[in-house]
Amino acid sequence: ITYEVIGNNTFVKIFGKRGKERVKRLFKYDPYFFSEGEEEKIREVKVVDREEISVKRVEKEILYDYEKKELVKVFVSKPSDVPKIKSFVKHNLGYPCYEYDITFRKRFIYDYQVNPLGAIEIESRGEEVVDIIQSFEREEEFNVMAFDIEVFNPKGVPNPKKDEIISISFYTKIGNGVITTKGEESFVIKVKNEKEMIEKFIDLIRFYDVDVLVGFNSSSFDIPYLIERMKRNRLGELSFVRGEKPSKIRKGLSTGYNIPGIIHFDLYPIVRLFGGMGVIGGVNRFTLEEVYHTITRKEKKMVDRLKIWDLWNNDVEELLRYSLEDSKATFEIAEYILPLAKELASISKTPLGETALSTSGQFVENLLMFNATRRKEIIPSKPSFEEIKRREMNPIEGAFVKLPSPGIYENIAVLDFRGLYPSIIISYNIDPYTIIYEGEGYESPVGVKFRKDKIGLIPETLKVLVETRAKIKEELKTLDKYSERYKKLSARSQALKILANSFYGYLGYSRSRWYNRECAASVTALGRKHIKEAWEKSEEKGFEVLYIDTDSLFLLMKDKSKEDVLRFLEEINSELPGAMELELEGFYKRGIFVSKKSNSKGAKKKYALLGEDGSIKIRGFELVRRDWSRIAKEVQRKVLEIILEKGSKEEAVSVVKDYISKLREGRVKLKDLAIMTQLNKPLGAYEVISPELSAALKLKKSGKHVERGMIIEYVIGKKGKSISEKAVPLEIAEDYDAEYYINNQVIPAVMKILKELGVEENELRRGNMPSITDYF
DNA sequence: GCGAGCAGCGTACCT
DNA sequence: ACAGGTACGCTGCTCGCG
Repeated sequence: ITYEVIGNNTFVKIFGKRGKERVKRLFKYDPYFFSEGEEEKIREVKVVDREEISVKRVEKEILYDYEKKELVKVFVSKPSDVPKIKSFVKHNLGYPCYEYDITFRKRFIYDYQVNPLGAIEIESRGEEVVDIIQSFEREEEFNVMAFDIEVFNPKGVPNPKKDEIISISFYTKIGNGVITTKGEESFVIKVKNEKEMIEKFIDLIRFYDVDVLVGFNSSSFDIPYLIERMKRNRLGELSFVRGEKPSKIRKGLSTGYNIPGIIHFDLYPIVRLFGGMGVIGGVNRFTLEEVYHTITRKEKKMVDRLKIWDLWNNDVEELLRYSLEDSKATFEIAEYILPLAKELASISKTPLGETALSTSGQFVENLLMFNATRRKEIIPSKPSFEEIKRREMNPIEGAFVKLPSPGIYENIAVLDFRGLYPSIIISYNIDPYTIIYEGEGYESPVGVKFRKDKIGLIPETLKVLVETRAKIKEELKTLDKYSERYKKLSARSQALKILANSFYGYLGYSRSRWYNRECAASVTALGRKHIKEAWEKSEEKGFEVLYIDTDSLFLLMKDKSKEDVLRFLEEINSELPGAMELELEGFYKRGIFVSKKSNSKGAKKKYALLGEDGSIKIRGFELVRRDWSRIAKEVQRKVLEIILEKGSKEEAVSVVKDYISKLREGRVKLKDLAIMTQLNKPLGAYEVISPELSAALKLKKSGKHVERGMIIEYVIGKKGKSISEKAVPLEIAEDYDAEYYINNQVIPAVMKILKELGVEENELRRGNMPSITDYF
């Protein structure tokens, strides 16, 4: 969906498919915003801005926020007139204005309640739409093509104005290949030159009837490169609808591309988003190879980008094979990501191509705008820069965390509130427009009251998400795990969970339209109240509460049975408000809490539990952090396992000594010593030279491209005084400083645990005498 | 000139 | 570019000591 201005009218342009044919339809639709004030005065507004802009027409409309409002709906000729007319009405007439900052395409989606991923039925005459009849779920599968281009870059960083594309690989369910000018392999589609290559690629997109074209980092590289090369080759526009051009879409920091007729979907940004949310388990770096391995558990070799031109000249077969593998890997990642992305798009009413570039806040916002429109509720405006800063300066008190006592414990029951914040928002009807100052209402500990007589937009939206998910979970239990329906529904369930869990954050998010300090503070205050009450009740029942974080309680069972725990749960649940529920997370045989490094008090957010099935759940320890070396993490894991499973202090000490010896003897691979750290700022913006920054600067000096957001892998080497001086990027590291790894990595990581068993540091440091078997 | 102690920066984790 | 709560390594400063 996009739009076009023709003369004095704006048309929504809908791109779609009829059979295999890509079609477009135009639908005349006037942009508008709302204002309070006198209709007559608003109707006459004119603004001179190069040309004269005037109000097209006005209508009366009733909308609601915390009260009923009679508003003037102000129509204009084109979307860009909205801010200009609004500015005049607001500043010169002094009337409050609403909904002037909603992009035109979204305006259309909300007004017609269109699911942008669905199918719509329209009535049309030729290309012109007369009426939008209805929107419904689209059943057919998308045809997906993954692609990857290789470019000639003897100078390192390729320049799209000069350096030609040397191959384009593609991969679909039913066919794949590499379009290029040399090479004899069976998968090679040979062409004469770059121009033919691109033409062939575009033909193949048509041939395979591609709906979704996926790439990895294609918004930043492949697509703009392709567009520039098409220009150089005088190949016209990258488009699958006659007369249409590709367009840039700006979303926050990233730029994407709309290609008319097909959906361009860049996997890279959404992989980063999902990676951050833990949807893609334990991904450390967001390279194609790493993501592919995390998702499929399959290995994929990486081509050094600097060697592409060398391979092109000397081993073209190898290069083309890699290129095809890149497309195949991209395709497989898409098979994993797209089902979830489609559900997120569909539920939140976000166009799929945009979904790739969206953040969780935008999904929530889109869904709320969609539902607000249906409820005839005024959509709040985006906050000004000053307002954002004010909000950021004034953070909201968050969750409660109980200080644990360090030690090893037996028989632990873990309880948690299912969806704590969503259930609080629903149960207490928390919404900016349900706040009341008198009368009966739900009260929060921060003295805010919410009405009981009418459900708010946010609680209503959330309730639908939560209830739909509950139903889906019921159906999932009855389905075959390998069926298509199961896969679809489990993706939907995951999307519903992601969305529901983002609502509280959105209420307290400084750039949110629905930001409300009272609401956000009420949610966390109620969370603290309920968890503390559960704590008190646990103690009244005779449980010792070891630890609490936000919504979970760790109970020491002592002489109590599992039945006692379950009975206690039933009792506590009978007293909780409707949507809230305390659940059993699990029983654990043994658990360990450690002390902080700085003092002997317990460390929060750091523990390990041994499950009844022998599985170990580890939180917060160095071994779950990417900024610790693999060697330190490996020893820590082994020590934890030995302590939890066997309780053998001697064995643990011996394992540590083995590792220390290995380190001293220089027998550890550099890869196992690498520390990964992300650089979140541009290199020049740092105040102090940290090891990762120092390593990044060395990497840059060696000719590699370094930019913000990159995850740097470095090793502490022998040369230099400070740690920063010693830090060398893994790519060019040659040696390592064994004493650093012993004293700053391995020993601190294991002492954390061994201290609880009374082990002294000196017991470890000597290392084991090398045994005779180590020499063979 | 040196080391100890500490604040602040920065990252990555937990819920 | 959803929130706040938390641990902790490293840098680079101050300060006391001789």
